[in-house]
Amino acid sequence: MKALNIYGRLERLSKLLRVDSRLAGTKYGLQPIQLEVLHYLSICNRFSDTPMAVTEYLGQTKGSVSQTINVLENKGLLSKHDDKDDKRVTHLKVTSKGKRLLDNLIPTPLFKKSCQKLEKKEKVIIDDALGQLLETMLTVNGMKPFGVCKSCRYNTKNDNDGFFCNLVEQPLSKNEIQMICREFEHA
Amino acid sequence: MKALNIYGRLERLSKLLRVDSRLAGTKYGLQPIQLEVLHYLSICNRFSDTPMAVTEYLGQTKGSVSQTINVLENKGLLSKHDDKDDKRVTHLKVTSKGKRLLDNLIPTPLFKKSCQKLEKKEKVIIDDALGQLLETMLTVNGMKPFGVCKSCRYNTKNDNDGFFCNLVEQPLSKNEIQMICREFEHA
DNA sequence: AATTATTTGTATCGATTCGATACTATATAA
DNA sequence: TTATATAGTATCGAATCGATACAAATAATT
Repeated sequence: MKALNIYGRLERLSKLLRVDSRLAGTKYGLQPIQLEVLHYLSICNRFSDTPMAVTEYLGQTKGSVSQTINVLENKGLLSKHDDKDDKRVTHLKVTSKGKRLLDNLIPTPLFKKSCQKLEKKEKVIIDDALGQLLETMLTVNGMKPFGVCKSCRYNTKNDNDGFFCNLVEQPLSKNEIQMICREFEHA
Repeated sequence: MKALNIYGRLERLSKLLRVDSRLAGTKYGLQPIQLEVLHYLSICNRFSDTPMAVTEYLGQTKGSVSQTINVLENKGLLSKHDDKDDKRVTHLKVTSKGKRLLDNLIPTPLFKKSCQKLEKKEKVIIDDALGQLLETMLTVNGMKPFGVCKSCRYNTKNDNDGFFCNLVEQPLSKNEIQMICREFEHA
């Protein structure tokens, strides 16, 4: 019986978030999915900023994502950059205009206001609960977790102040290990 | 900082739910929004089963809802019934075919499987956390909470085994006080 | 080295979503 | 009676999203 309860609440929260996101985006001529893609690109690392990674993260088809990315590029919110080694892949960087927009819209206004009403303790509990549910759902579904490098098993500390990813075999900065990665695996 | 964390998790959970819902519905030729409407109609009381109530619950426009309802009616998943007193309003009842469909699809397969992996204790914590977040967001947004009659301030216990709603001034059965209502107000 | 298979990304189509607007019919207030 | 509000429908256009087909580059196989 509990499953149906949780499902109902999650369904309702989803709806609220989407309605809020739509409203927030409208002022800037942005659709919810476009906001989500832009948001993802602002929190992923440089190995995960490709159309394919977006596809994996959002669970949509390549075609849809390609379309969305073109819109965002035309609006000047992101820029495309060819990969140096692999000529098939394109990297997507959020422009400063895109970053400013995200600062205003993410989290969405309603959500921001709601979080201010919650106490710090409550927020920690909610965050943990959501984290556990999310991880379970991702695991069951066999989906990639997209965690931050900081807690990834491929990440090791360097001699100096830096870090190193043993998968892509490249050094990572202190900032970079806070970003999410499509290759993330639990430690 | 915590707000952005929670937002990110919720955003991702929403996406998972939607993808799962789309996949589940596809087998029966149903879209996510159609499933949501049908689900709502299966858990609301007889004062809240109108197109307008659906509109309020899902935060969409009347036009969209009207369209969705027509599709569900054509598929034989719900039936329309004129109100006795007010000739403007229509009541929407889920048919037995619709109920069978919901039993199979709600909660969605992925979600059902995930909940089985969680312990009972964990589920209670998650449910509470979601409940608190949801209530906060609804309050801040000035939206109707759509709670169950059981915990509504208009509900009083009868002399016999029944209950009574002091707003619509009608008796309620033991089953009915478990349904959600658009007029719900906290006790 | 040549061939085949896989991967990345784009382009296009059709069914559907969803806000906006205009409209009808009924009910309520002044 | 007249004005106003409410419930619901109909229709339009921009956007979503899965599906399919396609081109180009890379990887794997022979």
